[in-house]
Amino acid sequence: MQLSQSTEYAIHSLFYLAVNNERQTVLVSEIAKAQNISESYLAKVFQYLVKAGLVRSYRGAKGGYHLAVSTKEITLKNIVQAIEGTSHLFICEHERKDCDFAVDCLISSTMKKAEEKMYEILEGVTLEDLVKNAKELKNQMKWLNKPDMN
Amino acid sequence: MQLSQSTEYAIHSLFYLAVNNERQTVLVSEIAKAQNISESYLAKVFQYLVKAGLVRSYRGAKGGYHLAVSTKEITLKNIVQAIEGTSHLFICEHERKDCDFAVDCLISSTMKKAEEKMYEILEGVTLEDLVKNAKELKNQMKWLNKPDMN
DNA sequence: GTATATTAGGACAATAATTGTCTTAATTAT
DNA sequence: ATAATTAAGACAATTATTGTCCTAATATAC
Repeated sequence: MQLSQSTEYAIHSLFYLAVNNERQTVLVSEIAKAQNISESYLAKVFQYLVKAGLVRSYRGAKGGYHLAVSTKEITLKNIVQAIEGTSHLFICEHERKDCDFAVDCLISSTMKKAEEKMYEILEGVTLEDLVKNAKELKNQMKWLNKPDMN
Repeated sequence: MQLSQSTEYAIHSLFYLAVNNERQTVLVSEIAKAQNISESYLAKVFQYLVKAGLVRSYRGAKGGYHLAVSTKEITLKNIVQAIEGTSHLFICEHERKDCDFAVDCLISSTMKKAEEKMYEILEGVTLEDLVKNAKELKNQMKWLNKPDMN
C-alpha cells in the first residue's frame, strides 16, 4: 500500500506553486523542469489538481497555473485525495453481500478509524507549513555552513 | 491508495482460523469455500502468511493450517503487513537524489507520522478481539430477532 | 484577425502490479 | 505404496499506473 508517484509530483508541484505564489502564473514546463520529470505527464497530474479545486488554470499566452486558494487552505490530505481519490482504504467484498456482521463489523470499523487517523495527520499540514519549514531549513543550513562557526 | 483484495482474503482467513482454533488443522479448500473464492489463489495468500510467521502449515494427509501463535498475538497490522509488505506509504524519489531538505523534510516526516498513526490503530485490534466481537454480534442479533421482544 | 502560447481532453501505448491457474515436488498419514 | 495436502515456481489474464501525442479551446499580443 503506497502512494503513487503522481502524488509525489503533485505535492512537489503545489509546493513549487506555493513558493512562487506571488507570481501571476507558472508554466507546467517550468515546474516539470524543476523536478526533472516529463512535462506531458505532469500536465495530466495538473488536470486532477484543477478538478479538485486546488489550482486554477489560465490558458493562452501568459497562461499557466496558480493556487486556487491560499497556502493555508491546502493540506496534504487535499493533495493526496486529489490524486488518489477518496475511496476507502479497505472495501470489504463480503460486506456488500451476505455478511452477518456487516452492520457493526470490527474489521471495517477499525480500518475506517485507521484511515481517519492517517488523514487527521495529513490534514494538519498545509502548504504554508511546508514553505515555512523549507525556509527554516535553508537558513539552518546556511548557518551550519558558516566557516567561522567551526 | 487501497488495500488489495488479497489482504481482505488474508484477514477473513485468519479470522476463520481463529474461530476454528481448537481444531488441529484446517484445509485451504475449506477456507476458500467459506469465502466463496478461488482455492488456488488463496493457497498463494497462505504462503505469505506462513512466511510472515502468522500461520503454520502441515503437509500431507490430515495436513492444513493452524495459527502459529495465539489469537491475542496476531493484530490487523501483522496481517496487513504480511500481505502488503512493510515499505513506507510515501517514498520520495527526490529525497534519494539532490534534495536540500532531505534531512528534515516536513513532507516526509508528516507522511511517516500519518503511517504510524494508521498502524497504531491496526495494532490495537487482535484476532481475539475480532472473534469476541463476532460472538457478541451474533448474540445481539439473536436477541433482536426474538419475536416476543417486539 | 492572425499568429503565438498555453492548458484541456481524449486516445493510445508501455510498463508494472495484482489476480488467477496450473504443474511438479515435497511431505505426511494410513 | 497410496492418497492427501502444502510449497514453489512458471505462467497467463486483468487492471492500474505511467507516459506520450494529437487536436481543440482559449487567451494574449501585434
